[in-house]
Amino acid sequence: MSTRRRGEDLENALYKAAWQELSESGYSGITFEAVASRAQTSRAVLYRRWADKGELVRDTIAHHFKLFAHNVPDTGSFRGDLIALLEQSNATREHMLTGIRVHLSGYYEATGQSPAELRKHVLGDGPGVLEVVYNRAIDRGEVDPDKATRMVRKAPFAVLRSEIMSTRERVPQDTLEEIVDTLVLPLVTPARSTV
Amino acid sequence: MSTRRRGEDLENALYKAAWQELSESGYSGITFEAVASRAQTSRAVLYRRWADKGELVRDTIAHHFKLFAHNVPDTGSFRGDLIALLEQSNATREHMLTGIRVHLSGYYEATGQSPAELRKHVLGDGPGVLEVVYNRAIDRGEVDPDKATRMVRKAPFAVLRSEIMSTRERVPQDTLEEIVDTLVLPLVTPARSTV
DNA sequence: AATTTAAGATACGAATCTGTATCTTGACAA
DNA sequence: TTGTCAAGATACAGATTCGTATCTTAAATT
Repeated sequence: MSTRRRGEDLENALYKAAWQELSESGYSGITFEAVASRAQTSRAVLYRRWADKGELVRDTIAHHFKLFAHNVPDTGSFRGDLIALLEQSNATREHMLTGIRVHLSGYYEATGQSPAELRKHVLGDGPGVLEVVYNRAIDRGEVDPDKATRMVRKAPFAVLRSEIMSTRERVPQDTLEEIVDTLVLPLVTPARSTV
Repeated sequence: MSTRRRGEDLENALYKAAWQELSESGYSGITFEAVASRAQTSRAVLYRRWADKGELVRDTIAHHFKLFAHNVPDTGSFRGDLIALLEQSNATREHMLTGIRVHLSGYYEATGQSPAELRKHVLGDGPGVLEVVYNRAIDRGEVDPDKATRMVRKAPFAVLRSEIMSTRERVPQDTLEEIVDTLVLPLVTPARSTV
């Protein structure tokens, strides 16, 4: 019947429980008690790994996003690549990092860490997946580099986040395509001309 | 020396304290204890007004946003109107309602209310300020109704929210104008033609 | 098979928050 | 000036969480 979990099995169960609690209650609301109970173990098991809430939360966030590292999509077209990126974001809910940032106000105060430090701890500071996609599209002539401003590049992700945060659900595929087709492509596509 | 606050003075102090606690700790983290302490009064004063956390939070949110009701701007141009709306949003931080929505996950569970119900309680369900602005712009011929889709209309506010949530600061005026000029206007302006 | 390790249960005092009740004393109105 | 009301202080028992310590027993290691 009830086996006794060890090693990675247990670890994953703890992180899963901690992430769920964190999502629901935020930094100020999460408790060792609740995490242990949700993971069907005792607080002692948690205290053997993390000295306090700060450590638990930091590692939980890092673990969660390590599971969902982003890949650079290569579908052959800018449209396809960007939709694929939005899909990844939609599926892995990386955007929730921003959402959860509000949740974490107490964390920064309690630990003295900055949002930038947490981000680095979680994501590293790689080359920027989005940048790769855009550069490739510019090389192919699909995107006008002058039109693809910082603001325009951010926009689809901002809209996706906004969509998710108001519905608290996964965004349907149509909507992702709508974002790309009606918001991004008309703005960045080069004027068809006469080189 | 220390006078004893009454009526509106007291009420405002309570709401201010409650709002600050809510912003920092979210629904799951806020306590009567902390609110009373921050407002330099005793819990009894709070319990005379609100039976539980749900009521306190609901009324606090409603009160906070009642202070910052949006006006329909009328600057003479669509560009001016939209920038003015973004300014209002930026200044009054109404967007934080969406931000705080994450904070409130526990609230919905605890009270059984839906986000829509809370929104109605807070904002009413008026005619939609944004709609008025767009309709006027369409009448003036500044906006192509077919291009101003739901998604396009939402986008600038999504971007503003995103900007605020990552910096946790007021967004500078230039950025608001950049949003309108590079993101919205190119998308909704009618093709200049030959009617 | 014997040994080591750590999971999981249980218990503890301390601290915090809850909801209520009681009391004194400012602030306001008649 | 007097009476009424509620602010604010204080106390209470009950619940929850904290951090730690102790004990057993399952699961790895040897």
